[in-house]
Amino acid sequence: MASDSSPNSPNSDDSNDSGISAIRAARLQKVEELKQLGMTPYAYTWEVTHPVADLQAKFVDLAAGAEADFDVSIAGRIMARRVFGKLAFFTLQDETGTIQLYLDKKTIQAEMGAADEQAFEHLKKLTDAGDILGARGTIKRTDKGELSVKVKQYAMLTKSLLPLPDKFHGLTDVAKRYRQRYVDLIVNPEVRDTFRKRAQITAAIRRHLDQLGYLEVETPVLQSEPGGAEARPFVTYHNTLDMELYLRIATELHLKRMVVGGFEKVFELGRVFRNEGVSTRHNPEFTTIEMYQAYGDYQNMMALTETMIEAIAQSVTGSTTVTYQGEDISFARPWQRITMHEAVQAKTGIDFSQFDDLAEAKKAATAAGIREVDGCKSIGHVLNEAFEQAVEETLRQPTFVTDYPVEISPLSKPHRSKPGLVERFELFTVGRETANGFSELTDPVDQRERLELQAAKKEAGDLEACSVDEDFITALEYGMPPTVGMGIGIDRLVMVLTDAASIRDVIAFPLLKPEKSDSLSEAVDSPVDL
RNA sequence: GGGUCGCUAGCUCAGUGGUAGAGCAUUCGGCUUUUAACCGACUGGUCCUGGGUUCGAAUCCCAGGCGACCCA
Repeated sequence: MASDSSPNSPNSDDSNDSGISAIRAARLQKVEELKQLGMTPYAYTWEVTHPVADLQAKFVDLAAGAEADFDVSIAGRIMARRVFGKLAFFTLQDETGTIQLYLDKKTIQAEMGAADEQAFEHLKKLTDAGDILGARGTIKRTDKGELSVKVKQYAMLTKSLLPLPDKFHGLTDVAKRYRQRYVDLIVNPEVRDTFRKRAQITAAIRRHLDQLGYLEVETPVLQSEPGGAEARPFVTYHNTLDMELYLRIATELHLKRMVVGGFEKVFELGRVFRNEGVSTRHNPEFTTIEMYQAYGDYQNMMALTETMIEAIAQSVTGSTTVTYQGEDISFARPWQRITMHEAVQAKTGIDFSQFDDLAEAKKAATAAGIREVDGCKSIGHVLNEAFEQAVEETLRQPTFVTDYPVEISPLSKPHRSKPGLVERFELFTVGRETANGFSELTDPVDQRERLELQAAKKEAGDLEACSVDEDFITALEYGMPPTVGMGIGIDRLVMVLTDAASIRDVIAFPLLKPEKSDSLSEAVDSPVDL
C-alpha cells in the first residue's frame, strides 16, 4: 500500500535529511527507543472513562487552583506541548474536544517509578505533537484557570511519524485539505462539526420517515439501463457476464417497482452517480433521498417536505432560521408556493400560457433577455430556460415552484386541471434546486410514449437521454397505485444547514484529479528524453 | 470549455532579474502554572513540471499539471 507519489511518504532508505525525512527518521528512532523501554509504540487498548467534553462540562464550576478527588482515564491526540524542566502541559484532543494534561515530574515519577524510573524524562523525549496518548489521573484546574487532568500514569498508544500542520494557522490549502481530509479533520474542529451535522441530518431524516411508517429499501447501483433522470451515466463492465453496466443516476425507477410490489411508503437514501463536471455545487457522486408514498399526490408531498425539513433544521441547528453565507434563511412553515408560469411572468413579464406557437415564445423570451432559446424544442423548454435564467437565482427563501410543463417532466402525472402541465414541484433554497417531487405517472401507455420520446433524443445523440426501461413499463402495466414521489439532494441540504460554500466541504472525500505522479521513475525507464 | 488568480521548508507566508528568507514545527540546551509558553543555538529547499530568454531566473516568456473564483 506504500504510495511512491505521496508527498508524505519519503523513501525509508532515503538518507537525505530534508525536513520531512528528518522528522520521520527521528520519530522512527523514538519508536525503537519506546520498544527498548518495553513500551509499545502501537498499543492494543486503553480504558477510557470519560470523553473530555463530559469532563469540561462536569467541572465547569471548579475554581482555579482547585483539585477534585476524581479519577479519570482518557485518551486522545497530543495537539500541543508546552514543556518545562520539571513540568509539562499537553493539549489532548479526543473526538469531543480538548483538555489539558498537567504533567509534573514529581507525581509521574512517584506513580510510574516502579515501571519506568525515567517516566517524566521519557515523556519529554519520546512524545511529539500528533501522538495518541492515554492518561490516567485526577481533575485539577490550574492557577491560570485551565481545566486539566493531573496525570499519574500515561501510555503511548500510537506514535505519529509525521508532523501536524502549524498549530496556530492549521491547514488552509484547500487542495491539501480535500486530499488529506484526515489531517483536515485533526486540526480543523469546524470540519468535524460539519460531518457530525451531516450524520445528524441523515439520522433525523430516517427517524422522521420511520415515524411516518416509511420503509427504507436498497435498490441496485449497477444497472443495465440507467434511468429516472437526465444525466450521463458512468459506464463499467462485468467480466463474467461480459456486459457493460451503468452506475445509477437515480433511484426512482426501482423504488416505483417496490410500490408496484405493494410497499406503500418507501425511501432510499443513497449514492447516485452522474458523469458530469465538478463545481462548487456538483460532485460526480452525491447522495439523494427519494421517497414514494402510495395514495398521495404532490400537495401531500409538499406538506411532508416542509414539515420534515423544518424539523431537521430545528433539531440540527437549534433553530428554523439558519444563516447561509451571510444570508438568513427561514425554514419555518409555511413556505412560499408559486407556479412556474407565475414565477416567470413575475420576473420577465411574459405569460407563457398564452403562446400556441414555439417561434412566438422564443421571440418573446429573447426579447426579454433570455439566452440560448434557439435549441429549445418546445414552449415548455423555452419556459424552463426563462425560469432558470430569470427566476431560479432569485428564490432565496425556501420556495415550492409548481406545475411544470410536461415536456421537461417525463415521469410526472398530467395536471388534473391544467392541460400541458404536470403535478410537479421543485424546492428552491438560496437560489438552488434542493428537492424535486411529483404525482407519479401511473398510466403505462402514456409512460411508454414519454420514454420513447426520450429514447428518440438519445438516438439523436443526446448523451443525457435514456432508453425505454421495458421492465419498468411492465411493472406499471401490472398497476401502480396513485403515488407521489420526491427526491432531495442531501449534499445541498447539508450545505445550507452547515453554511458550506462548496459541496466539497460536505463530502468527506470529494473527487479530485490525482496529483501528477512522480515523473522521475518514468524518466529512468524511458531512454528517450521527450 | 473560456477568463482571472494561486502553487517557495512539514505548516502559514515574505521574497518582481544578482548568495533562498521569516514565524511555527523539528533537533540541542535552559526553565514547576503554561495555553500561538518563553530564552538561546541549530537544522531543514525538485522555489509545481518542462522548455525558452539572459552573463545570471523563484522572479521575465511559452507549454503543461493541480487548485480556487467567475463565466458558459
